[in-house]
Amino acid sequence: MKKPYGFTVHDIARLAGVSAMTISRAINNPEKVSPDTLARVLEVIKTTGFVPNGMARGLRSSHAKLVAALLPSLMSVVFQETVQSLSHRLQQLGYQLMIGQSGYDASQESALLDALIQRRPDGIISIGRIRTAEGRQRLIASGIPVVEAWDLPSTPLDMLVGFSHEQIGKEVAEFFLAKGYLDVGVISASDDRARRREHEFKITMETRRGATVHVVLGPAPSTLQGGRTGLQELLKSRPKLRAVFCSSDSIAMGALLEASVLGLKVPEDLAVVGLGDQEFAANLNPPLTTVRIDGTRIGRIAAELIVGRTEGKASHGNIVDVGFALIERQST
Amino acid sequence: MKKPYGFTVHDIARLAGVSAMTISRAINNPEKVSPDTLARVLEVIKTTGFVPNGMARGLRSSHAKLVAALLPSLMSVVFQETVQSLSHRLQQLGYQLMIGQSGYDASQESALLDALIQRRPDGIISIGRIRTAEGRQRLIASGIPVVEAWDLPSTPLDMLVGFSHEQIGKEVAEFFLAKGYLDVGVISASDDRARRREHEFKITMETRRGATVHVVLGPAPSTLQGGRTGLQELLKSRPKLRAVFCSSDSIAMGALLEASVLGLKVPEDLAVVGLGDQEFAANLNPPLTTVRIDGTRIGRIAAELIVGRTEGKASHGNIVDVGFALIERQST
DNA sequence: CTGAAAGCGCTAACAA
DNA sequence: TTGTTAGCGCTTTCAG
Repeated sequence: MKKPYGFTVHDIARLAGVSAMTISRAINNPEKVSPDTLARVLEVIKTTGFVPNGMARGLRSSHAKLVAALLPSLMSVVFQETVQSLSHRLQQLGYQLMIGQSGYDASQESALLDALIQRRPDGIISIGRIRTAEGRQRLIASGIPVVEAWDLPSTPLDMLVGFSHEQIGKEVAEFFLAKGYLDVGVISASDDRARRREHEFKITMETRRGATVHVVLGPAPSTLQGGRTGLQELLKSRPKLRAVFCSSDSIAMGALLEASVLGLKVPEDLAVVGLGDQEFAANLNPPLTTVRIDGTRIGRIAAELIVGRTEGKASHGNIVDVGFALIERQST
Repeated sequence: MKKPYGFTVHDIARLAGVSAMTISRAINNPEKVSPDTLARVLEVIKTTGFVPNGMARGLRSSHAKLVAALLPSLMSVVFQETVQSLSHRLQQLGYQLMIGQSGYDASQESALLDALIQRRPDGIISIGRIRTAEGRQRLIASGIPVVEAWDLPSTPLDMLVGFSHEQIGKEVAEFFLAKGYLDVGVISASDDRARRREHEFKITMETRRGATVHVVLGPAPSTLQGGRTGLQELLKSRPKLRAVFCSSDSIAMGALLEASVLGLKVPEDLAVVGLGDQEFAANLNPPLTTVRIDGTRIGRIAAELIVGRTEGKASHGNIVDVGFALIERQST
């Protein structure tokens, strides 16, 4: 085929009796075209159904109007809100979102990064840190603006929107201590961020004499089933367990369910804390005490950071700590 | 800047002492390059960190290695598995996934479609039907291969991978009838596919004298909260309600929870059926009877249909009915 | 096996 | 306000 993609600006130009440049202007800077030429051009565009070729546009103008997101997996409910809001905000701003899932194979992280970089996106949003040094190196070398989201590393690659996992661990521990819960457990997915929350949680708990922390690890992404078996395991070694900090609301829901099956009263016999404040958290029985993360805000800000950088009108700083909030409900 | 994107094939060519064409060959057809030239070129590529420009490649070769997915929302757990598997399979095949969320505004569906078409993807996967006739028209006109997923319309645009929502409604109704449940309800999200299941369910139930079906609608995407309030409403008008068919597992979980709060025994007092067979369904208490949809398979096949079409080696037919399975557990 | 020329479709830069 | 020229970075095509 000569024209694999239907109409080009030249076809439209011919049909409208103007030059190709005028078509480009009519689309991108309509105010620079006289009203009647504009009307004529738009008419032709409409009748032909012409849609300009974004690859050619991107190639010429070094502006792909495309943003890439790199995330562990589309399966985790915790990131869902962030990705949805990211995609939504980008669409509003006239950008498209491209997805890369890194969860399967850390060794292929760098190949995945290359696949994304190849597209010359206007920005790359990494949910969670890039794990390999090689990958981080590659990202920096590409010169593409980067936003790291869902974390607050001390040496960011570039821009950042997240919160401190260590701080969460600390605050939940302090909350347990204030309640007088000393024999406590953690059911944690074995991902890096959950481990860091758990670590700080443990350290803080153990400042108090007599406090003991037992930890069980499940696979990521976390599941309801993980919460059920996690609680069983925990109770096996600590039958007097008084409270449990779960690394996600799904796990917490599983723990709640298992407690009910075992005849344990929540919070009288066992207190449960989740993480995420997903929709269902407030609607469980009892309503779940959890750490609220504003994923919607993270996604929105990540989008705005990238677009702000690309279009040269930055509105936020480069580092945004969105914080978190411990929401106390009836499960503690 | 003269070179907004770092190295080009020409830079690499100069450094390796060959022509640009040889760089292109080394990357895309390494077998057509002599072993030692290849080694030299790969060495230079490695030390420079060169990543070819995918926009230029796509422009020249009319082969973007990019697939677009159009879906109502990234928020619904029901599509999560499909999207994750779609993205995963595409990555394996060397393609990237681009996301478009249509859920917010049906009136902007056609603008969103244009944004996707602009990128000249190798295919567009629509989860759920394109709602507007204009949108459907635009898609066809673009000439881009289309896969409609999660449904089985009688007049597909092009390729198809899904299952019959009507058939599901029918089978669940027959299941209820066989169990002798006659006073039954439906808690349904108000999206088109759920409505069609509910419609067929109602028709089939009402072939039996004395069977009554009450329907309550909640917003999409469906939530646990929707299941709780849905069951409350249903019981208000039908206190003797014997069974309920929920349009998602999340809603079913809410119904289960509400039943437990109200002191209703499941399945003795009330039977509950969900849809989706999400991970948690089998782990609820009691384990949930539900309609299993193999989202992973749908995603994988959708990816393969598009890539097969683009690369000219079709492996499936154009229409794939993946079916569904009513999984009976202890909630009925 | 390797290279030179040409052009994919668009827009920046300049000119009229 | 509109048009002309050139070239973004790559790969197709044809020639060696």
